[in-house]
Amino acid sequence: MTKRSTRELIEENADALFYQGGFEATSFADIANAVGISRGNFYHHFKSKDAILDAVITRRLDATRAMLEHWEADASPEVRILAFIQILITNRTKIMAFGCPVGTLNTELSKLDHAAQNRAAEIFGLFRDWLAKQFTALGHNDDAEALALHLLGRSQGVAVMASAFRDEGFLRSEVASLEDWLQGLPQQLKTQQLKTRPRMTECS
Amino acid sequence: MTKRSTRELIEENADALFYQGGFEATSFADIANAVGISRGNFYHHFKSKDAILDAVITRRLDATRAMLEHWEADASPEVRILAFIQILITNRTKIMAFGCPVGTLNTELSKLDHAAQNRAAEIFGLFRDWLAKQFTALGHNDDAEALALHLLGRSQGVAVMASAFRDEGFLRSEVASLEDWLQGLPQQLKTQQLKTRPRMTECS
DNA sequence: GTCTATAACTCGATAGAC
DNA sequence: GTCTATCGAGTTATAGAC
Repeated sequence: MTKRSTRELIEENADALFYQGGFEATSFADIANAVGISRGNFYHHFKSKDAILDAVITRRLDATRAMLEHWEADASPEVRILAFIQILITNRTKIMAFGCPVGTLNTELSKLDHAAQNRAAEIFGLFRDWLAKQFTALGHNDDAEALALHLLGRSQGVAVMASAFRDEGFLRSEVASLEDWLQGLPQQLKTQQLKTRPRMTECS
Repeated sequence: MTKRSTRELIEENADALFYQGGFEATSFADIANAVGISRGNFYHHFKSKDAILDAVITRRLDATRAMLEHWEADASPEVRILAFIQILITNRTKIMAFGCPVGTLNTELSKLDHAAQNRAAEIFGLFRDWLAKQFTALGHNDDAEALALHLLGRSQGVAVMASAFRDEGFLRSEVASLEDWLQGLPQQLKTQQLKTRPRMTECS
């Protein structure tokens, strides 16, 4: 295992703590304690708390880009969109405890009227654009972005309600509902697409 | 207009400030300043910040009960459910700025691991039970609660995304989508002979 | 020179005594 | 209703360790 730098350790722990406890409620002492360094030390790495937030958002943007790029290897747009929906299942335990990391950070920064809220919304923007690309590939030329935003909103609603009620049954039934919705969408260019784009084999 | 007591003024202002700025980020000084009283005077009415939170949640529970009871005067279950959906439009400005007051409070209290989170979730519970009652009146005997939770989740998702992107167009199109969804539901009350299992359909 | 630890400062918060 | 205590937050300064 490669040895992580102190800066990386700070970013990792701050990322997790901001998610689990919120940005405002997480103190320097909390992060320092989690990393195992002294409080004064990380002013050598970050000049302010906002600088740490900025690094955490950058980190999440990068992680999101990497995940979306990884999903591009999936065979069809449907499978790629299903991969997105499935993260609700994969992360269900954390979602029921802390909500969605993207949605809850945006919500908190909105209330704080924080300048970084626009950058945090850009994480949503990555998902929106990527999903819109998939819906376009399914032939939804006119409403690809609307469908992307709709799906994003649906998943956000699932996260909020599942964490409020700690209800895994609701989460799973809503995921099933989303999968039905995707299957029921008119897929206008599917035949044409099968001609022009040969189906790829599954890759690991 | 009746003269409000100091306690009522504190509750009103705390309610608004908790919504706009969040519970954690709102200080006693903020509330005292908004009410126009001294900080020390607080302890005559509320012995701790948690006590104010408790009073605010009680206040919101009462306000929600009153609103739901008021909607009961509407002619049909469909109209009542539409009244619920319409609050997204009515409160759109505040929702785009601060999100949904119920959802954001639950989200924050979840992260803080606050004891009052269960009481806050009870506000959702009021909406869930009331909506389920309306869906039952529409003949959805088996899945009334599932439909209620689905609608609650949809509206929460709208609030999160609309506040993240400050996008009123998205909010309005999702409201239209919700209204279409409601109209497209099998409404067995009008026939009332058959007891087929209704399906959760989705259109956008 | 880079990294880290100790300590002190400032400010605003909750809390409570008078 | 004022006034003060106490605590913890973010931050800075400085000095030691690698």
